[in-house]
Amino acid sequence: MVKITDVARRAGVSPSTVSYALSGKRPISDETRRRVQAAVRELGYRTHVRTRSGDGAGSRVLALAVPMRSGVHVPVVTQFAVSVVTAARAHGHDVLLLTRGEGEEGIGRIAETGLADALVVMDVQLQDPRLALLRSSPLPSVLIGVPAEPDGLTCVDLDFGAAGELCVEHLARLGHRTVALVGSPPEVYVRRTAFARRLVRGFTTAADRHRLASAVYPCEAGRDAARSLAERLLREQPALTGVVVHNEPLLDPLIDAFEELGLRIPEDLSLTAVCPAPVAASARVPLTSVTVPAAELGTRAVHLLVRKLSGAPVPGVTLLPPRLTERASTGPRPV
Amino acid sequence: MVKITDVARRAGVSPSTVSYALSGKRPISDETRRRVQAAVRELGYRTHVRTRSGDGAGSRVLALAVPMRSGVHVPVVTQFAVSVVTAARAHGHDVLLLTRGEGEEGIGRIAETGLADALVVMDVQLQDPRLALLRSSPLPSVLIGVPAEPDGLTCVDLDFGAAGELCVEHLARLGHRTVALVGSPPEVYVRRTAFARRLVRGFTTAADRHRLASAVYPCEAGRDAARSLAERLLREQPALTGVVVHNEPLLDPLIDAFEELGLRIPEDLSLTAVCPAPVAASARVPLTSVTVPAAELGTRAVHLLVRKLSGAPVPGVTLLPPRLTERASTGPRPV
DNA sequence: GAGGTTCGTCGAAGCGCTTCGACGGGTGAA
DNA sequence: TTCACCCGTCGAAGCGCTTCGACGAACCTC
Repeated sequence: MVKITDVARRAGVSPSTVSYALSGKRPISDETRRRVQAAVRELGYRTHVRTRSGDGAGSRVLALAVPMRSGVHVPVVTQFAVSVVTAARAHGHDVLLLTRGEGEEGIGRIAETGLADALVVMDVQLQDPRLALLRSSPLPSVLIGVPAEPDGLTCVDLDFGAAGELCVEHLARLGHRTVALVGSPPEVYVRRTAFARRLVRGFTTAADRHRLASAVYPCEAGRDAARSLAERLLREQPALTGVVVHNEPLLDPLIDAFEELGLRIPEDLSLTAVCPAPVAASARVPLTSVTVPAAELGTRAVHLLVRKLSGAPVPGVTLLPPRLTERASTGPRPV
Repeated sequence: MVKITDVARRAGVSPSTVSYALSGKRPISDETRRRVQAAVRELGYRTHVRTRSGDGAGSRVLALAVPMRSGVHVPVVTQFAVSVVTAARAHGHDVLLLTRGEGEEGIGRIAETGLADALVVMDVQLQDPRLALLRSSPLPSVLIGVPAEPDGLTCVDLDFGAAGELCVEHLARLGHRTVALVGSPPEVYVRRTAFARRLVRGFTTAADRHRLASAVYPCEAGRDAARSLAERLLREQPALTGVVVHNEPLLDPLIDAFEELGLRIPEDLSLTAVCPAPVAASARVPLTSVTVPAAELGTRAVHLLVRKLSGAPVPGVTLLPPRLTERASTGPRPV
């Protein structure tokens, strides 16, 4: 291991000078700085973790808490994770992965152990048991998702309420009078997952405002679930012509199920999804959708965290406005 | 932060005694040890990273290198990652995520920086540029995947060669005479990804041994690719009745494509997949498959790494024997 | 019961780095 | 020309922990 004293010797200065030359915390002459940098390069010097979490710099590690609960769609979560890692690397940070069970224990461990110097929290619930810990901990954190009481926290998310409304408005504009929301699996709502709940609220609000008949159907993923849900929808909502789906793995199976039941999309039934753009674009029928900007959310979370680390003020809640992209799955209400 | 001196004061001993009581590196009287442990518990003491990577213990962090290249199937990779994290936690380790681009740079950084004290490497290519680094680095590592020259490395993987053979043998036993392998996207082979290449070799070897007509078709994921591949197969291999698919995201689209072209599965065409069990079981038609035991591989990799860290000898290459599970997608050759 | 072992504990040094306080030598002002 | 000041550098202390060497107190053995 090459240490700071090696660099110092090579550059012909003292270790402290090397430290200052590298951190810029005190003025160093150009000449000296150049020599130090050269020595660093030649020796391949890197500051060792054990010391860099000393007093000044942090450990340059972000922790990412991804609960991986049942009912979360893995590819979407992974997109978030990858974008967080990429953004973190761009800021010179590594990413420590915290998964299931670690919700609370893990956060405590990270905080006290100094392993990471900041935290990104995903899959936030409206009343999240982790919040108390986050509020009281000195560890800066950013949530992807907005809990019921976000005071004192920093959160980023798509404005899922507005997203729900946007879907309904799109359908209303096309003349649909009866709409349904096909949601995430029931356990997601039972856990009071923030974004899922907000979407439902937005959907219902907009439907009421436009005086549409509406209903909400949580649903498991999978072909069988899709088939029986489709049948149930037709039975319980005979006038149904517009459906909003907020359940990525269910999209294709549901399309299949509707078509097997003799409904053409969009001639007989309009479908709007809330999901990442690639998912919508590559579905069996390209889906009109409100994009969940997973990559952008991950990146933003990291940016906010880096700003927090540098002591800059950050907004409490950042909600990205939803954007609806029309594709082939929606059309006017059949006559 | 509660430090060792706090514990020492509380327990009425010196810091060094606390250290020894905790590490067991010197005999400590039961009485003293008990007092120390009580103090630790009451104060919630945890040894700080900055120091625990000192000389004795490692940093208790494993790095996981997941390249996330194009053509890798995200859910499968994620399954590996999650199982690695879970297993690592069970051994008291955290997991640092290294993704794209970091192949080499990242490994170097980890090694020199002391951030992690061991490394799990995924998506191994036959001639992997990272291997030199791994061989020369003092950082213990385990590869998930087996390169062309595994000497001096520790590797775990499914025996993909045997898996390819097993699929062919199953089809041969059912009487099929012409078989095709639908593989991963072309770039995966161009990169000389180890498992993909091995599967092809096993497939071809077994087909030759059984005197079956055989062909290999790399294929992109997606509906359009599936459709045109299906058409091309029927055109180029009119006698085709058995297909092995090694491309998770292509499974459902390919089933659809075949059926749209009027082929029933398994009456007209038998399909065998090589993929994780849940993927095979939840496909549109439950697929006869050789299971890729993602979770087990992740767990094994961590076990091996932990043993390496403790200085125990470990086997060089561990290949798990493939197991074929029959489901609804294979049947006797149509007459 | 004197000399030799353990055993259990402590103090101090050291890990690689940052940072505080100090100091020497220019430079500018008077 | 002198004094003040600031710039650039250095030495030393300190971070929280581990570990080496030492030391007193029991405990044996002949």
